[in-house]
Amino acid sequence: MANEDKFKKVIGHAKEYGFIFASSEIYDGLSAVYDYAQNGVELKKNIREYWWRSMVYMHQNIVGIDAAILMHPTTWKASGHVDAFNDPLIDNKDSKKRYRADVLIEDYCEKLNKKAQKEIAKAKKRFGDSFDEKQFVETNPRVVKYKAQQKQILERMAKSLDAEDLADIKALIEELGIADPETGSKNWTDVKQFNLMFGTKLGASADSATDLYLRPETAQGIFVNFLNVQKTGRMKIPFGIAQTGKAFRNEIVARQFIFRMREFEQMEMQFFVRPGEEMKWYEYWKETRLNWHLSLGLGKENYRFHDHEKLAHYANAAADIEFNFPFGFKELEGIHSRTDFDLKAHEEFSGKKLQFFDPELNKNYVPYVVETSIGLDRMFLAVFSNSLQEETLYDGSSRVVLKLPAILAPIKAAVLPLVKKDGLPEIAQSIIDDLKYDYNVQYDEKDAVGRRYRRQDAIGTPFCITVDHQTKEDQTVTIRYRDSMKQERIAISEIEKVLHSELSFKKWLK
RNA sequence: GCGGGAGUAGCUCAGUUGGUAGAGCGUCAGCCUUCCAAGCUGAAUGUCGCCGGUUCGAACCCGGUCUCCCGCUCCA
Repeated sequence: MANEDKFKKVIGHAKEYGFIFASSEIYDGLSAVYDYAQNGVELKKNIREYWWRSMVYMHQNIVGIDAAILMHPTTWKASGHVDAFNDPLIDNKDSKKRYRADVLIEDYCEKLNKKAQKEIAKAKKRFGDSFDEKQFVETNPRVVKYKAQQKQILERMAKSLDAEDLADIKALIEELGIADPETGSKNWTDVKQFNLMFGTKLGASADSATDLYLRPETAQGIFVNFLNVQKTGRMKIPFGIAQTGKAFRNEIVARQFIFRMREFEQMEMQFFVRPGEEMKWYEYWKETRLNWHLSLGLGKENYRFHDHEKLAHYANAAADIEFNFPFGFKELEGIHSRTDFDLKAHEEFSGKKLQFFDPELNKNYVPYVVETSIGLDRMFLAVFSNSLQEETLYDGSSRVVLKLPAILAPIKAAVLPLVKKDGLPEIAQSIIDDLKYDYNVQYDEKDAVGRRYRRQDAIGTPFCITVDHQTKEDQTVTIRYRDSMKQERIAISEIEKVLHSELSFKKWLK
């Protein structure tokens, strides 16, 4: 199947079988916002739980929290989002390309820098060993000029960005004669500011209201609670805090179904470690997180690491776990060594100490942080798209089957009377009544049993339990396995044991 | 924001030079009583994305508008 077709089928299947709907569809939908439907909500919940158990229950030194979406606005100044999430953008009218205005100016300065380096290299060659680079840089008129220009431009840009004087940013671009790097055109639009954080208001009347943001990441809720959790939970370094929850980003372009949404759910764990030990833990979490993915059996070949070369302002090491989505390998999870950037910033902005007293070292310090951050919706898409398969059967017919890992399946078992008379429905119903306390199970009596099997295949139900006439004789049923389509006859009293052996977290997470 | 494509039943789509909508699949009810979808009978479902114009009459022609999809710019 070509990838593009495959992706279309994934989207179509998600809607047809009640996994994902466009948000407010009766009003023509809302771009890049989606609702999880009756089956989707179960799959999503199961992924979340699978993650939570592996992080919180499997580690004695990790606990969870659930912080609010709304946070004190200073949080986002400390985290750097107010500055870093504000992009001044400019369009070229001829090429129709869009650029970040500040990046265009920075690139121009980089050119000046290269020119200066060239002069230095030339001089070095000319003077050989006797060359005094420091003196040359300070005295050579050309180099001095380049450096001064660069400094002047960057200072002016910083000043204008601070003052939100976008007209001056445009003026600067025009004065410098910056052209579209691809086409050379200098026909620019005005500079426009794009804020990637959603704003909202606290307080009913407009004039007394406080400006707030919907959180663009869940991590800050953990950082601001670091000391609360450490003290009340008697946590000792190293320890972690896990959290799942919604985050919001006003992406300029949000596409590719649920891969990039404006409202999305993150599953994050911040692990606090001794300064200097962060690389050890960074490596540990890279491996641990990859193993979690592999435990689901989606295929080792569908994962790869991508180490970041260009690091964000807070990180000293960063890697993505990429997954082979229908549209190629893309980021699924990030593992970042965030240093002490966040806690230090919150110390500075709040005036409160966010330190740990380490009895072994007999001193206080701001811990370093290693973060694992995975998009729940992306994980959903990874599992869902990987599981959707069209099989050709031995007789040449085909079936569409969603081969979800059984532990994640929305419906664990369907209970089906072979026919809807002779007392078979009643027996099936009594089996449902027994299983429903522990498993999400479904009853279906409509249509031929083969057709019911296919319906369950399409939503990924791993087991179908069929009640037939023999059941009345000897209290046995057949259990049919989704992937092999094979059937076995087992006693009704054995059903729970079979399900447990296939669906226990111990089996999957060990 | 720019460029391109598309909006008709739950889904996939048809709809003649303009005469107020159809198929297949699905859904539901019944029959059949069957272990791997597509047997029989019947039924429900649409302001043809929205607004306006032309016309006796618009799903169709014209203008506007909205939304979605793809590409580009952005992306911790």
